[in-house]
Amino acid sequence: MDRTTEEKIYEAARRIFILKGMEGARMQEIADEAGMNKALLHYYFRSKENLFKSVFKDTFSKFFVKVKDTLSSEVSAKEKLIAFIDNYINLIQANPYVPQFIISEINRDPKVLKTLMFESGIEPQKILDLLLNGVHSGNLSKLDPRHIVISLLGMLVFPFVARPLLQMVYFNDDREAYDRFLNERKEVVKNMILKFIEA
Amino acid sequence: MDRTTEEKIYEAARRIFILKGMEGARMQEIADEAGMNKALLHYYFRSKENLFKSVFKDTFSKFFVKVKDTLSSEVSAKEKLIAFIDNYINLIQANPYVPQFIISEINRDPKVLKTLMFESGIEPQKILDLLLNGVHSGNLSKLDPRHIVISLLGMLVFPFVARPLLQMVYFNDDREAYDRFLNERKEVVKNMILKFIEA
DNA sequence: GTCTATATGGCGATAGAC
DNA sequence: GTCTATCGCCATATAGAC
Repeated sequence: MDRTTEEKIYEAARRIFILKGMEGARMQEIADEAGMNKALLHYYFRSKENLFKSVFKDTFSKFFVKVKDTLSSEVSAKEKLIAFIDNYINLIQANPYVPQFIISEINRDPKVLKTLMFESGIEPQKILDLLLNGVHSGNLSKLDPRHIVISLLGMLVFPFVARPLLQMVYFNDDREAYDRFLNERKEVVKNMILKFIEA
Repeated sequence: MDRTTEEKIYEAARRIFILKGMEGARMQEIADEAGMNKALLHYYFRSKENLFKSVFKDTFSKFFVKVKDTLSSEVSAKEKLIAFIDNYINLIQANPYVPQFIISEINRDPKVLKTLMFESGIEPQKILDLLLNGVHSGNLSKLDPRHIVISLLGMLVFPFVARPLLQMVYFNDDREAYDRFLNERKEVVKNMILKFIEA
């Protein structure tokens, strides 16, 4: 609890921005969440835009770095794929609003994304390589590997970003039932992807 | 070109809201787009909230109705599935910002979604039934059909909502290359789903 | 019905005391 | 560094002339 004021502001801002986005968040709301006065946010971060970019940059980078970390171990391609799916769903479950946050903001202001890609050392091509190198099957050799990765990401991310709709429509708005469904998904997605790759 | 003033406002609002969302859109911007004065928007729709709900309701309903229409023909389950994938991608390509619009708004204000589901005659359970009835394979009989449908939707929707990121990262920000990729996806997704269902 | 002008409120940002 | 008070702007909304 001996966090500095700046850290308290940052963490409060992170929570609010991730929930409501740049346009939906209010500086007053962030100040309340941080338990202090609005003026202090400007003292430490000068502007809302600044504070937001700081949060977005970090959130975006950490999310990708964690994804990459799940891939660096020296195991077979198939094991890597299985580990990736488990870890990715776990990561989203621990940060369920982050995917929607990222997707909203890259659509709202793609420029931020462009500067961010050059500044940070993220190499998404590496993720694709790490994930699929060594997975040589009849299907894969014919197919653009980007289709596999994007299908996989879609299957994993969509149930989280469309949750309010899907939970209401297919689960009678039962939160717990939907949580169970999300846990089942690890095995289901593994099955689908492996079945396709090994066929 | 003999549309009424109300129609002009509605169509302008639709374009702006779908691009920028409820919070990002400005009444002045909508008035400019409609080629008239800001006060008229309030004369016809009373408030921004009202105008937005009108647009969202329609957009949401029409999107679902069109999806359902692709399923009503009397063909085999497998053909239905294939037709669904083709038509769904075509529908999104013709309305590329609609999925992100819907996803953003259901996360911003899930209440609107709830009232909407009761008012409109949308029966999403029917979509699931229509889509998968008659598809009985070893896999499917064991598996919650919701996993299939949500995987399918994720594979189809994700490339559109995450486009700015994916296009930059995997396609050197080449618009045309990404468009070609989206067209290829019809066959790829068909393959993946059928392979899984028939296995 | 359509416009100009204006009211009203909220939000980001700053000034200045302590 | 932290607070209170306030500025200035911009967005929604309304009043009122035509």
